[in-house]
Amino acid sequence: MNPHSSSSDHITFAKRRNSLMKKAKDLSQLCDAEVGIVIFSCTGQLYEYSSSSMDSVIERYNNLKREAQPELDQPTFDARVLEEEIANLNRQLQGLQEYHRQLMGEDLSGLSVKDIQNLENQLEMSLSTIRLQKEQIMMDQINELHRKRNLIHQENIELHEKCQIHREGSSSSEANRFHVSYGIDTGDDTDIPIPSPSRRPSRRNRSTTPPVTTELALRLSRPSNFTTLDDNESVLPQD
Amino acid sequence: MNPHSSSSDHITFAKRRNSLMKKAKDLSQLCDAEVGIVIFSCTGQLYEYSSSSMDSVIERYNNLKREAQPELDQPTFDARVLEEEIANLNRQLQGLQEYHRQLMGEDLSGLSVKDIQNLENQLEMSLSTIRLQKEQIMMDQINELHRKRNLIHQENIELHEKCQIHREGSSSSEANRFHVSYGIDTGDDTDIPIPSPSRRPSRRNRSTTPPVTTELALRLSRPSNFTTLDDNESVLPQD
DNA sequence: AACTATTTATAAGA
DNA sequence: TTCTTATAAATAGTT
Repeated sequence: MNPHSSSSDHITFAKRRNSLMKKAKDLSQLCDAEVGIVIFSCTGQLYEYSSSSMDSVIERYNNLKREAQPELDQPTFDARVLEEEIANLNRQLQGLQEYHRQLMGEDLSGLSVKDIQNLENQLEMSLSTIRLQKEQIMMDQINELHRKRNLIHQENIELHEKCQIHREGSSSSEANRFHVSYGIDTGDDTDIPIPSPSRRPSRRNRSTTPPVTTELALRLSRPSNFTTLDDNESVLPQD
Repeated sequence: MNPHSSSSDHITFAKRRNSLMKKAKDLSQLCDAEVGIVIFSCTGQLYEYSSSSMDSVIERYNNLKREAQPELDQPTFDARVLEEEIANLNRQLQGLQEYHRQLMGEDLSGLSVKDIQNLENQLEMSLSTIRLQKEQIMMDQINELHRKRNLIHQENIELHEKCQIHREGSSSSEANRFHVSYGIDTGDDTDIPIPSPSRRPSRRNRSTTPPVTTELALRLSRPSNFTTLDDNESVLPQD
């Protein structure tokens, strides 16, 4: 609270400061004026007085000064930069949206046959790319499922043999139950080939696979009594 | 220059104002303080005093106030609004660009089979829409060309008849030459029908076809002998 | 503006 | 710090 080397200096400062503010208050009241005073002491301490609020005084001051100098900084430099950026982004966005609409076949009025042909070619290329990738993913899933099925089938066989050995000394019903349940799941038994789509790889699911039927097929294909495998991403209907 | 009703009021204001500024000057000089005073008279007239410059005082004041209240108006309200708009546009743009990339089959890594299937369906629909519109345009052009050809052919016939009339009095070779030249152009002669495929009679009026047609309609409506169209990407299994 | 009677501000000391 | 006080300055009314 005593930032000065000499306390008398500080006292002087405080006295003069107070009287200055008192006089400012008098002025604003007696003469109906709006007054703002800002004082920074030599130590950087802020003292202020305002007959209304300092913000209103400063804003009023800035408004007057601004309309005195008509040009410049009306919409701050920053704001102008930002506005330009916005305009740029809008241009990009509109261009992309228009192209997108054209790709969707929605707004072809301004295009020549050649342009439309280009769009068509682009779409065909995209379609074939996407179909290839989709197939790849599905094939991976199929292979993975077959791998798992073979593993389990192997396990089943081993269990079956074990139970046959045990059967001599006990009931055989348990082992049979096991075998039957897995047998239902796999459909056929020993040989389980990985399917190699030979004839029309790209047509298998194409025509009638709306998303809904996919889920249906998924649910149907999931073995309900088998908890260690999760087939959430499986797509293939097991026929 | 005398805005007050009473001049004594104005004089009082002036005296007090001057002494206020004098005291402010004293304060700043004696106590090494930075002082700024802004006074608006009741008539709106601005008077100011600053030991340095009013801008520096106001800026110093704002800096202090700002770091006292950490949040708010750091980047002016306008600027914040603009920045938010920019962020929004960027989000939109990125989203659209990503979707676009996916439509082009470029960035499918994060997608499920179901998503990819949706993309494929979207592309197929776009493709069929675009093909329909392209066909329509080409058909229109063909029809227009046929119309013109018929017109010219009609003209040709009339010229031919005229020349036959004239032939009695003069050589007929010129008229024949005319006729032959047009005959080569049209290929066949008198009857030049506008091609109306018998199997799809509504074809001419399909300019108002809804953008999305069913796959069945697409297959039925697509002319098989239309060499610029290829059916490799046909949506339906053909067997 | 300038003058003046009165009030207020100021600096130094208690 | 606050109070006192002598002195300087400011103020309102007047010319």
